[in-house]
Order: sequence, then C-alpha cells, then structure tokens
Amino acid sequence: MRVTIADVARQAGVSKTTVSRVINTKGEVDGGTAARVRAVIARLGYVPSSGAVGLARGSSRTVGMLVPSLTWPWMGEVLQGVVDTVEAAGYGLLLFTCNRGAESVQRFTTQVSARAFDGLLVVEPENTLDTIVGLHHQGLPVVLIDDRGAHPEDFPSVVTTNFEGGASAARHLLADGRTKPLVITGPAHFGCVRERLAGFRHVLPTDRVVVGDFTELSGRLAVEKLLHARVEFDAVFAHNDISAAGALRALRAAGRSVPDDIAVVGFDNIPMARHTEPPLTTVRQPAREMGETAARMLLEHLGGAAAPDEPVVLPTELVVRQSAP
Amino acid sequence: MRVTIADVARQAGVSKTTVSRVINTKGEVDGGTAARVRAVIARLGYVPSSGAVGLARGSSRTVGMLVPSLTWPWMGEVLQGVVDTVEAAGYGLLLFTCNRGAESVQRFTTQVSARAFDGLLVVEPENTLDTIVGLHHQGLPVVLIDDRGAHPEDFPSVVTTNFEGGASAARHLLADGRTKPLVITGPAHFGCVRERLAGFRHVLPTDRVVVGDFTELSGRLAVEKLLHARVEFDAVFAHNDISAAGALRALRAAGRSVPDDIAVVGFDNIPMARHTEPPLTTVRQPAREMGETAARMLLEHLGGAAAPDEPVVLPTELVVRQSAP
DNA sequence: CTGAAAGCGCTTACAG
DNA sequence: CTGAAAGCGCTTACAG
Repeated sequence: MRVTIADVARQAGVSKTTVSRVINTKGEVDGGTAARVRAVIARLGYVPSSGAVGLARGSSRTVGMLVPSLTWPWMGEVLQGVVDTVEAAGYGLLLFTCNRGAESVQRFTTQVSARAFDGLLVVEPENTLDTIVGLHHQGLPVVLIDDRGAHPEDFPSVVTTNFEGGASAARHLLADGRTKPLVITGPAHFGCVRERLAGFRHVLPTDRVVVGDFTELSGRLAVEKLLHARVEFDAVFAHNDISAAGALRALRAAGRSVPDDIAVVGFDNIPMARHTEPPLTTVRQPAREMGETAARMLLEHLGGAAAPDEPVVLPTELVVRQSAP
Repeated sequence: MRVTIADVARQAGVSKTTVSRVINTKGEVDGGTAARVRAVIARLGYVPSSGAVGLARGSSRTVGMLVPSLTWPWMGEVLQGVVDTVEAAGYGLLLFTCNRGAESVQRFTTQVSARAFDGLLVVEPENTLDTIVGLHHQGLPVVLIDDRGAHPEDFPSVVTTNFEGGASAARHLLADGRTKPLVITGPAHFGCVRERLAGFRHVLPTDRVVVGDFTELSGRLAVEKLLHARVEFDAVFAHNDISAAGALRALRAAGRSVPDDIAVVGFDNIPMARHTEPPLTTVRQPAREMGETAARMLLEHLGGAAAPDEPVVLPTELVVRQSAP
C-alpha cells in the first residue's frame, strides 16, 4: 500500500542503505546513483515514515509544549512564537494542557516517558512544577517560559523584566507630573507581581497598594474602594490589562476623567488594550519573543549546546496610548 | 538505559508477547501472571515507546491540526475545545500553522505523508483548501472547522448558523424599535458574510450596507462615511466584534450616544466584547464547541464510524449587553 | 493460557 | 562508493 524505502531501493536497483544515505546526504554516494535514487523517490512520492525514523534514530524530531490554558489573551502570541521557530527547524509540536489537574499531569507524564517528544517547553506550571523539575533531572531537556516569576534557580527559563517594567510605568507617570499613584497588583505570591511592585515603588514610592487577582472585577473594586474611602490619587498602575480595564470602568462610572483626572497604565499589552476607552497605555510583555527564544534555546540544547543555567531575560516596552499620554 | 518490554518480560519471567497482552488487556492471560507482570511494570516504571507502538500498529494515536494563525481572538477557544477532546481520548495533538505560504504547506504535506498523525483537523484553509481536499481523497481522515463559510460540498465539516445569527441580530434590533440599520460586513467573498447579511435582511431589509474587512479601521470608516453623507441610521450590525469596536469609537467621536441614538451589535463574542464602551451586544459564535465537535467527529471516524457527509451545524447565540439592550 | 518468530520501516556500524 | 545484517521496541498471526 504505502511506499517504503524498500520499494525505492528495488526500483532504483540499489540497497536500502544507499537510499537512506541519499535521503540523509550522509556518507559518499556516486553522483549518478544518487540522481537515480532521487528520481525514483520523486516518481513514487516516497516520504520516510516519521515513526520508523524516530524508532531507528531514537529521537522523534518533535518537541512537546505544556500550557495551563489556551484561552488566555497572550497565550496565542507565545504559541505562535514557538510554532514558528519549531517548524522552521523541521520539528513538530505536540501540544498538551493540564487543566484537568492530576489526571492531565498523569497522562502527560506518560507521554513524556513514552518518548513522544525529545524536549519540552512549559508555560506556568503552578502545581506541575515539581513534576517538571523531576523530568528535567531525569534528563529531559526542558525550557520554562516563566511569565509569573516562579522558576527554580539554575533552571533553563525565559523571563521578562518585571522590575524594569514596573519602573518604566512609574517613570512615565512621574514625567507627566503624577505623584499619588494607586497600584493594583496581581496575586501577592507571584514573583512577577512582587517585582513589578518593587520596580514601580523604586521610582515612585507609594502606600496606595491594593492586592488584586488579575480579574476585571478586582480592578474595579480596587478603584471603588479608594474612591469610597476618599483617598486621593492621580494615577493607577494595574499589574495586568484586564484589571486596568476594570479600573477604567470604575473611574468612568464615578465620573472621573481619564487621563485628565487620573492616568491609567496596565501591563501585558493584550489585543484588548487598544480598544478600551480611552485606549490603554501599558507595559508590553514580549510574549511572542519569549516563545521564540524558549523554542530556540530548546532546539539548540537538543542540538548539543549546553543549557543556559540562568534565565534569559527579554525586555518589556512601554506602549503609550491615551489613558496615560 | 531505558526500560523496554524485554526488560519487563525478563524480570517477570514471561515472554514479550505476554507482557504486550497484559498491557493491552488483549487475549486471555492467567490472573496470577498478569498480576506479576503488572508488578514488574510498576516497579520498573515501564512505559511503552509511543514510536515503536505506532510503527508496529501502523497508527500513531495522534491527530494533526492545521491553523492559519494562533493569535486570532477566538482561535484559543477552538484550540482549547480540540485539545480537551483529543486528550480525553488519549490522543496527542500535533500543531501546524501555514503562515509562511507555500513553504509551510509543503512542509506540512510532508508531515502528513510521513504518517506523523492519523487524522487532521483544519481551520480556515484559504489557499490550502485544494491540498486538504487532495489529502482527504487520498484517504486521510479530515474534518474542517469552517468559520468563514468556505467548505466544499460533501466534506466533513463543522459550521455555525450564520444566517440565523444575522437574523437574531435583526430581530433583537427590531424588537427595540430600530428600523434603519447599517450593516458593516466582512469581505464579500466569504460565505459566512453573505449568510449573515442575508439572515439580517430577511428580518430587517436595508440598503445601508458597507463592505468592510473585519478590521477596526473598516468599522470606523464605515460609520464616518455614513455620518458624513448624512445618512440616517439608528443601529449598526457589524459582522465581527473588532469592526463593531471601530463603529463604537467613531460614533463616540461624533458625539452619538450608544445605545440611545444608535444601537450596536457585533458578531463572535470575543473576550474584548465585554470591555468595550459600552459593552457590546453580539452574536456568539460557538468556537469552543466547534473545536470539540470537530475533534469528536474525527476521533469517531478514526474509530471506524462513517464520516458525516454534510456539515454539522452548531447554533449561534445572542449575547445582550449595553450597546443594544 | 503462553511463546517463538516475523514484521512494522527505518538507520547504522561493519565489511568490502 | 556500496550492501548485508543487526537493531530500534513494539504487535500479531501462528502454533502449541
């Protein structure tokens, strides 16, 4: 039924070994022989079975990627960066999620052991981190795309400049004459949250800090709370764009003008940021570049390069729109 | 190094055949023997090599998915639906994009022929449709997730009720007393665009139609154009949420109140829709369900079921928010 | 209930 | 420059 290397060998009048050499341009092959083999390959439309090649070579030319969710706004960017890089290198990408908790992790671990892929890219492990570290110690090449500041030490990972991102937001607000900012954070146990806050305060010290949870509601409630308590503030720095959108809504509902009365800066630069009212100034997180870089690191490692033992850091970038000109 | 079926067989004092039977619960095996084998498997942490199993069985228990882009707002939902379904069935998902044109398609086709996966899920082929149809004729199980109304006849596909979606938008506006609607369409050659327009006009005939291209800019320009021409209208139906957001912006810039002066309805229900000002009433496209359904159809087909030769239709749903109460 | 052997489709020393 | 043979780690008739 399907065309195999044996068919090609027979029709070209050579051995399977020679066909294999032609395909992989490995070892010396007579020019004429090679041409004849290539002609047969073309005529038969022969394509090597990836499964058989993988079995014989002991590697699958596939990398795995584990993500917590596919519906988060910046996940598409990360994924696109990974897929582009991986495909360009001729590798396949096997995608896994772990949204069913223990069961998913179990199934996933099985796939790993089954050698379905040669290396692994991971975003946001949360409860999976121990498993991942374990796999890494067992010899599986792993690179972590860490957007929440939770990577273990000495672990290959890609991060962004959360401290500097927070600082850049503060500098921008300060340059506009804002001196009484409110910070709406994400969950306090996230490393990225602590860093963004520290960076911001380093430039613009403030005690007006409300701990949020990255939801729109938390952004809205934080603003309402301060308004109700009659705390004065002339700017808001929210730790992600979603909660910044909530803050915008609460300010509008309260009749405060943005940016005239209060300037607002978010974090992430998700697609929505340009469609809020007014469009949101925000600290861009380089999601796509993080995906690309992590994939490149993993591929280089598979190619034999040493894994970097300290995180690769990609810069944030302030995107200025009307909410904080 | 790695634990193989031979190791298990040796330590359990049985043949590889028996180990295989225990693993696959296939054929009769003595209870005691089975227990002994299972104990060894557990002790050694043995996991079958997916590559070898695939080679021996002639199938990879993996499905491929081809998408044009991973950064579109509703793609995450589709993907999540697919991944959940595929993982639950114990299959892996191999992800491909075709954003580098011919080169990508070529590489992708090679993967197909390499039997890296057993079946294929496709979103929005555009220039790839011929290739896909060809692969399907060659015997590759394929299911198309068609969000733009472009599936060939007699092709397994999942679509949504574009006509009814347009009609439901019209009924909602009509019930609110709107009688002079503007329709901002997507590209005119899309089947879904024609259907949404036909459905809308079936309920609420109108000649105020501006052809857009699904971008925010096109939504903004359409409104500005009508405003400038002093055409009267009391509602806008945009064929996607992005261009609806553009319409909202243009209306606000012109000092028109939404929904008092003009009601606005979008299409898709992307995450952004709840964050526009005012939040957007829209026709929800069941992206996740489309992904789930397509994956289920493909898996059933791989399991031996006949492929449905006419499209499976999933209903849209009107989501009412403030822009058109 | 169990096992020896062939086969899945490749790659890779080894020998010439 | 080329090929015969072993091997990758499984499954599956076939025979008992």
